[in-house]
Amino acid sequence: MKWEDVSDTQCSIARSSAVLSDRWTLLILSDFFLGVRRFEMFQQRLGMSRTTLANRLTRLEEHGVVRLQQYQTNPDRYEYRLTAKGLDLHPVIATIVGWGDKHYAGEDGPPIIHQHKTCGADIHAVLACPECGETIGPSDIVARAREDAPGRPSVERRPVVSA
Amino acid sequence: MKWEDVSDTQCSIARSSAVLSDRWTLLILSDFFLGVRRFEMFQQRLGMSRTTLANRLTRLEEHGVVRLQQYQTNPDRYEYRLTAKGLDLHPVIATIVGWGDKHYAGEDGPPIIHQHKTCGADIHAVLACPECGETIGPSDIVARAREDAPGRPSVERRPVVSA
DNA sequence: GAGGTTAGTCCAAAAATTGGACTTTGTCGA
DNA sequence: TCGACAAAGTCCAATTTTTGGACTAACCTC
Repeated sequence: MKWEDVSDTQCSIARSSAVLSDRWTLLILSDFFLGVRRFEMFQQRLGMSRTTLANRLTRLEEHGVVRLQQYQTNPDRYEYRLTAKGLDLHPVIATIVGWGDKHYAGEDGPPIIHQHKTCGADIHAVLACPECGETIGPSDIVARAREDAPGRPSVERRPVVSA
Repeated sequence: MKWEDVSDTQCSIARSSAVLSDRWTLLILSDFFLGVRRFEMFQQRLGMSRTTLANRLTRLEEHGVVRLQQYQTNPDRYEYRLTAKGLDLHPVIATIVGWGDKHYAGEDGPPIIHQHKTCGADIHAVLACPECGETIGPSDIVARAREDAPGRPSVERRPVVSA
């Protein structure tokens, strides 16, 4: 399968991956959530090639994750801002950061600390069911295919957690 | 910056990205959480090249996200299983699927429905603070750098949500 | 008019990905 | 005993992507 075709499937994670899954996009988005908005700042902080950065920002814009907003005239210049759709990615970034904090923090702990504004607790964000409020793990979810994607071999669903 | 060097930083999302951020890894992990364990099954379901699949599985194993487990002898054959560290990625995959469901589901809704086992509700997983139980959005978190990564321009933290 | 700032574009070299054929080890059926 | 089959890869040349650095464009300030 060519990578281009991935985004044509109806699978939610495949379509998301077509936007998010490359070397740099998650890092760019993470910087967005720290308040970064401009090309030069991204480039300096991430150290990535200018070509690829321009391509990624354009792609994020095409997908409606960010939009361009003018911040000066003479000359006209634009910065990138997260859209509502982009802000919806916050849980994704937060859970990835949480995973990294847990498994890759050195002796000194993670370099950035996240605190919950209202209660002050250090956050290691967890998933919760919006209905009953319980926290959710891999075994707490039943995945039910409404229809198998055409041509994709279906999975005989097996326990994910080993005995 | 070469991509290799990204994983050497102490930034949690950078180190996570070094494992997760490429075209296929998130899709592979998603299949793991649906119960897929074997090379041929991944290859058939994802349609990716065998070379890249082998590389990805090896990398996931090197990073301790999956491990090889023998499932037969004569000839010896092994399948891949998520480790505890791999299972910890569940919130990451769940939030990405949730984002895709919200923003890319067609008229018919998402192809796979996720239900909470204990309460039966359809899940659109949300982030919650483990201390106080409140749900968390981008503005509810204070990010505080303990130290700025050496050589990385620091961000003057600006509001992420536009006025 | 020289030098600075910001947001890119352009290019050739290097690295990663692709599709398909091939390998290995051992089954099973005729 | 021979041929076909299965699973989990490896190998290779062609294609695609990424990289680093130089360059451009528009306007400012000194």
